[in-house]
Amino acid sequence: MLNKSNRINKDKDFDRAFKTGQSFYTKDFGLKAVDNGVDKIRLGILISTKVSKKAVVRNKLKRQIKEIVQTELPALKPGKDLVLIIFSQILDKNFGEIKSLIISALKKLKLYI
RNA sequence: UUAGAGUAAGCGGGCGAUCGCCUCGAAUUUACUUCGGGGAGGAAAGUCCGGACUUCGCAUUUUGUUUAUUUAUAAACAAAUAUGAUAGUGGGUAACGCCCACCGGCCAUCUUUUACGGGAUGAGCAAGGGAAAGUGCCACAGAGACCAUACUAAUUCUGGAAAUUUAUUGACAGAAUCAAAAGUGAAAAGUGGCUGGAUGUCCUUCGGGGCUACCGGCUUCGGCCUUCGGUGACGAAGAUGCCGUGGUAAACCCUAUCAGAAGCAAGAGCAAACUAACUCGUCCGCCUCGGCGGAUUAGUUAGACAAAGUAGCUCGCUCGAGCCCGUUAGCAAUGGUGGGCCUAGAUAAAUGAUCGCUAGAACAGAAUCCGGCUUACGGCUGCGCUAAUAAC
RNA sequence: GCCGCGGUGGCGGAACUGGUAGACGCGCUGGACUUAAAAUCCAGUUGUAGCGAUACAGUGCGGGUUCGAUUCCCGCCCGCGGCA
Repeated sequence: MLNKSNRINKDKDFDRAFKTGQSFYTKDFGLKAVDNGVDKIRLGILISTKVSKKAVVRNKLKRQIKEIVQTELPALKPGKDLVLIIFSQILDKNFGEIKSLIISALKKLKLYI
């Protein structure tokens, strides 16, 4: 899991990522990336109740995605805020499929060193 | 032994490998290093009730009492009023619409009676105050849905205006007949049953028997009454003197009891505190008496500033109507008492991710904290019940 | 965390104080007009079974009150919206 300093926890940071960030969308999720002025990668995840009404399902998805980013963290460029927006299509995918999709999205935005 | 329905007393995966998160404590080289402890539920859910806690208010008008003084205001208390909720009785509780026990009702089984009915059992059901305070509603059908037998016609009788031929016609009014209360309807005005006389009618083996207008007698049920038992709901017995009142209050309503409002984004503290606009309060001045101008406090919105202008940081925040074991009062819910224990505290929100073995593993994720209710739930255990089979 | 509103044929939307559920519009089906179509007009249309008469089910779901429930009461499910 991610350390506290690797999370986005301010409404303003989310707004900035939405307004000025680079985008990459698939039918499973969307990814926003923006410079944050800090020497860290920070992650925020959005899952609405429209994805699933069960809190258990939403929490599990968040934990799995955090785990994926955690393992990729040493290979990424520091100083970026990442925001992931999850859509309901992702419920059909297993852990391995989600992992490869997110890694390819990170490569598209050229976030690797 | 197997299966089933039920109840809810207990449980709600385990082991291993790799990589991580939150929090508390200790150590050091003060590094987001190392070591050690702890880390979701029986429903954490729905938000349907009830409390604790916090802030605001003492709300509305009227009445009464007390206190204070500036003698018409302020404060406190009580009653009435409005709105909402609850509804057999007693108990439990911080409180409840919850829980326990009991009472009455319904249902099932057994039993008893000529019959209505009575008695027993149930780990069966159940929102169960008042319909002889009042109002409303009861479709269709029906005379009538609560002033019971309407309205119209016909016939008869009685009274009788008026007309004339003075004993006839009879407007009009009243009563009866028609008219059986069958039938209609969810419901029909006297509550169910037994029985005597009597009328009519049918059957008859001529002994009698069936049905029945009407007039009684006894009894059941319910109400008024008396006595006894029970804290009480109520029960039992007596007295036969009087009475028989449709349903619906999950229609208005009446009666009794209870309730101030908002919610941890409650609320408290800390740092910073510049400008503009608006709103409310207070003070000063002017006056056309209602506004204008100025100052100040609080709040809201927008902008500026390394950051924040607020969902910032700290507290509230987890020791509590707490859990476990024993003992004691009580039918029980539950209470008293002795000993032991400390058992999540996050905040874009930790309590895990991936893989392997096991057995295929449900419903589901704390957010101030508790007590209930309701709903979801694969499997295992406990308990009594029902059915089948086997043995004795 | 707190608080409202709604759910009726294929679709929108009625049904007033409980009394024959589905008015009205759109759509759909069949027919007329046309060489053919559109437009227009006529008829039908909740579902299932049936040639039909008719029967059964039916207002999100499950109970209850009542002679009788779309309507009243209780508990759930789903959808939409608001406040801090």
